[in-house]
Amino acid sequence: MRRNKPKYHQIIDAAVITIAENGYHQTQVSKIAKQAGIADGTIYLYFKNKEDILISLFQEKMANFIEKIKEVIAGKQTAAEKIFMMIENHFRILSQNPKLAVVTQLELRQSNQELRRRINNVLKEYLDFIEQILREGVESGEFAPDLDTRIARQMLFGTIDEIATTWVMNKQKYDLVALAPTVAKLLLKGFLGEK
Amino acid sequence: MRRNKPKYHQIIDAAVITIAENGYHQTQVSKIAKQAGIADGTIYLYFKNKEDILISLFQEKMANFIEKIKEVIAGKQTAAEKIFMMIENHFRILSQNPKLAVVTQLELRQSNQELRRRINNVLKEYLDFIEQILREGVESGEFAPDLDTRIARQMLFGTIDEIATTWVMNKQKYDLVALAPTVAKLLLKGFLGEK
Amino acid sequence: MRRNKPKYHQIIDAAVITIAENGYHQTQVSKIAKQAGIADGTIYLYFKNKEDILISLFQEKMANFIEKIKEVIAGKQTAAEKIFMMIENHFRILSQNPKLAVVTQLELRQSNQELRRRINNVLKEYLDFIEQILREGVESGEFAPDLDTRIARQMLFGTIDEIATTWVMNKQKYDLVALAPTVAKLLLKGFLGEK
Amino acid sequence: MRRNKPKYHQIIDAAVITIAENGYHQTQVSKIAKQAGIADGTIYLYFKNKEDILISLFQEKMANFIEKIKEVIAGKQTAAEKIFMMIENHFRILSQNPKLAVVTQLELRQSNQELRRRINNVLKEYLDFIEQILREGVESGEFAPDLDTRIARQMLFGTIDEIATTWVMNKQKYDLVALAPTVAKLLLKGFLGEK
DNA sequence: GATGAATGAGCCTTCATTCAT
DNA sequence: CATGAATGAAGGCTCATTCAT
Repeated sequence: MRRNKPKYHQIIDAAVITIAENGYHQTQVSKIAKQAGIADGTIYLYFKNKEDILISLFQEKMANFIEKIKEVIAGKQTAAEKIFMMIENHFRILSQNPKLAVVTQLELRQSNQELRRRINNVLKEYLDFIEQILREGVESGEFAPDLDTRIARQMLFGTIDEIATTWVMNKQKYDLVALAPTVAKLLLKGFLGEK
Repeated sequence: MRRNKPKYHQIIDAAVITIAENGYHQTQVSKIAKQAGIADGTIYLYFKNKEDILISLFQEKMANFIEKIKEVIAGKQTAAEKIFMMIENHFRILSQNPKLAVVTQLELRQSNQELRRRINNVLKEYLDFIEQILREGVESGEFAPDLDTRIARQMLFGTIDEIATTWVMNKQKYDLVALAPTVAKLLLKGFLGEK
Repeated sequence: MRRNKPKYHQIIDAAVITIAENGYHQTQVSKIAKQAGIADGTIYLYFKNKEDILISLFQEKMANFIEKIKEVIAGKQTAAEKIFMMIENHFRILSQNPKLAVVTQLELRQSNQELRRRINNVLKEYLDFIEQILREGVESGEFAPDLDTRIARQMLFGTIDEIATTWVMNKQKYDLVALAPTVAKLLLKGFLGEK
Repeated sequence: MRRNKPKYHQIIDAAVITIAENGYHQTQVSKIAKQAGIADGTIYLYFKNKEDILISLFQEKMANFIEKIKEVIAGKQTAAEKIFMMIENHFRILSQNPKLAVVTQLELRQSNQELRRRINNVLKEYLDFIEQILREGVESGEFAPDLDTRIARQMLFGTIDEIATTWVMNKQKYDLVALAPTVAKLLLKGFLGEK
């Protein structure tokens, strides 16, 4: 498996840097190769084509993303706690990887529909995981018994995605992680607030 | 101003149809011209360049969007009512313009960062309008006094945008407008539900 | 029809010159365009792709070839006369178009199998025409009654093609047309000669 | 000399198979290596470059070709018999090596002009041998005293080459060897036939 | 105002060959 | 002897924009 070779990750990391610095449409394969310190042709020993680099990039990073989130959530009891930890760590990972944040929140979305559809497949695991937490919250009686978990999941993901994107578009000037408690509270209690 | 000429809108409508049917990256200027029944060069009598068509498209449609939303909200008293009407009509307008929905929710997002930044400027008026309603809700005591209206606005827009995008990606198979009450309730009361 | 435009033939003629001077594999589309005095992209207004230029080249020239041969043969009575005129004019046309001769006898044969198969389709009309003359010769009693016209046609074409190719490979140093009587006599009477 | 090593012939035979099965332009050095069961780099221990493989292939097979033809001709007395045996065995060897036939009649001709020129040098020995037989036929009084042996040789080779190529292009569907008597008779007596 | 033929810059991918192991 | 990972040059084609008519 080529994925075990160090050059595989070397190329993906070079792609993240190159896309973050130059933008999606200004990222030629030759630029990625240069950033990785290898020849253009070497890319094709590890990836089928340019699109394959981008999908692999997303898969690798998202797998890592989900793994980390699952880790921190593992010890938590309540659904509310899990949701808070998920949001905070979602924001934290993006904050700790500013270039990756630019790539996933802005640049990769400019890809063509086929690539985006494949990216969405990768994303699906994360969305399913979110919905799973919501369902557990309903079952435990912690959340409203009539909660539409599908819509709630779209609200949750739409919210953190929008907030993360706004943060990236504002040059990551403020502390994203610090917003987590506010966001979590809003999602749980709504605009109306405390009972 | 060229905007008064009939061909101006003829080109914009042709762009919506062409982009919806072919996708953003498969939409060449020549295809728009053909759809509009004019020569390629004629496009440049009404628009500075290709990007100008897309921005104008978004501006025209978004202006119309906001105007309609404001109309239906005009008579409403409470912020909760206004928010519900906003969501419902946001969904309704997209439902009534399936091709425009495809263009704004999917295709236009593939544009380059510069174009998206300019689209966001157009969107800003809508976002400001949303935040205005939220602030009124706080001031009237209807919403939580400590509501962070900026974050709440991002939550609201992120939610309806995510739900609309999911609907489009699912080929608009189900009734989007019917989701409005559920969405509004979720935003107001959160996952926890009734007090 | 684009074929009526002067630029269509301008490009084909530029292709003949470029291929003859540089060889098949050293002929880039940009070189043809330069030779034709037009922009690279203009080529694609008249031809689907590079292969299309080469097939069209062959079709145009071969149609012209067959037409000329048929003209000079029209007035001839005996099959022997027709065959002699065919050979002589085949050689004459090649002699009068030295660059075209290089292209058809040497360069175009380096093309890939698909292109060569399509070239053979064009050639088929010429081969059928040859066989037709042979059949007439048999029917009129001029040729041996048991003549296998299919094999005889392959002998005739194989012979003139080999002689023409040898002439081109020898830099067209000698008079090809002058060989026609010898070749015709050989084909009619064989190695054994006069009866 | 590397030619004595078993791997030398192993590579040549792998080249014949690979080219016959994939076509000239689809035959990469790596494919030949794979077919031979060795590493890419090993090829270069036995051959200077890719072209060298193809020329060596042709040389080896052609030497074998000529040797076999000479053997069967050795015992024949008349030039006519020799020519018949040559044609029949030329066809027989091709029939017995269908893949080699594809390679020599079709694929190798797609090579560039330089390679084809070097292949022609190898072919020259065969052509000289043919012309030698023709000269002997003239000297013995068997053939016409004024026979132009150079042209006659081009006729002979052009004919059998065209017939062999047509047979390969028709997927070797019919019996090539069975055509030998007809071809020989045609070459000796021409279209006019019996005296 | 309207046309549409012409322009030409820009990039992903292949594959023969090398060379460190 | 043998390996196979790495190299890097090279080109067909698209399409936004112009401008002579």
